[in-house]
Amino acid sequence: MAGSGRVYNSSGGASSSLSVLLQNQRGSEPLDSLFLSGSSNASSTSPFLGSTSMVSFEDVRRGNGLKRSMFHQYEHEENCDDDLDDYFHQPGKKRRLTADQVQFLEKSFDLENKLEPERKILLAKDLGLQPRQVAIWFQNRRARWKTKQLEKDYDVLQANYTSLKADCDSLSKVNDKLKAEVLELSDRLRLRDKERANSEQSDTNKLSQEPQQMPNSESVSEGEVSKLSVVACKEDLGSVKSDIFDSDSPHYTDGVHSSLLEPGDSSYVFEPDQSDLSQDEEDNLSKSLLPPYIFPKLEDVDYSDPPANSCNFGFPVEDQAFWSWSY
DNA sequence: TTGTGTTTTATTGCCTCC
DNA sequence: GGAGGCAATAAAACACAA
Repeated sequence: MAGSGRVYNSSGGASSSLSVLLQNQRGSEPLDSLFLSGSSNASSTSPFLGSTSMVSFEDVRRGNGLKRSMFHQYEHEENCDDDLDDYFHQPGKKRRLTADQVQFLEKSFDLENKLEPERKILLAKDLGLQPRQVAIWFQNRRARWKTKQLEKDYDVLQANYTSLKADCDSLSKVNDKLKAEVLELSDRLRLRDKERANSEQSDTNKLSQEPQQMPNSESVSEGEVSKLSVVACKEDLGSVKSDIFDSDSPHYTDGVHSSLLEPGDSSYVFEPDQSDLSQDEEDNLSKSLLPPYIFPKLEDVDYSDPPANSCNFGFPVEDQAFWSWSY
């Protein structure tokens, strides 16, 4: 029986014979008989020669009087490649590998997709192929593997992109909603500014017209005015503090921050009518709570010159010490 | 049967490594 | 400089619908 040489086993070594392996797979059928079965179309039934091999194994045997299998032929001489070249190298013709050959090559490829020279020779001998054919098969197989790998990577990337895009769209909607809210609040602030300015103007006019009616008005120092303003301001801020700025208050998280985080919530929108914030407090609230990227138009509002009775008393609006007051 | 698209085998040219 | 790998490509083999 031919094919008594070494062969790769499943662990990649050269410890078992491919012919023995195939005999086991085919019920101990001798390989020679497989090559010879069907004399009219021997090549089509050969386990290791393609159905359209340019030279059938029977042709090989008839032409050279060989009584040995391809494996045996390989075992006998080192320069057998030259003879095989004579048989197989016919320009313009290609032979397809048999299913068995491909299966064996696939298994070998699964073990190691690179082909070291020794393994190439052994595989070539065991499969009855030229070493170059084995090398070419591995090369093409690596190319196919790479293509598939790229397709897999592409699928993964596309899935990630789809997921990220959904997140982005969702965040974009939230952002748009917040922007609209900021614009609305800005408009309200502007309106309140005007109303207060008008009110102050009328108060000033009243005072200038009836100075004698103010009891002890001359004795009120600037400091006392400031104190009065602070009291008024504290009263103004009282509700604001408890509703918004007291971080211990549940309203802080439930009413403001959580609403920013949960735009779908019914409490999401600010209630402008219940706001008792003074101008500066609202300014600072706007500037400190709202990130710049959703508050692009604040520069359009003139906050640099707050009303005289505002509670910052000349402190810069940005002065965070303003918020450190104890109420 | 034939035209056409796909798969497989093989070649070529370039590049890298030893 | 030779060997081997890879990308691009050619071409044979194959599958399949019309």
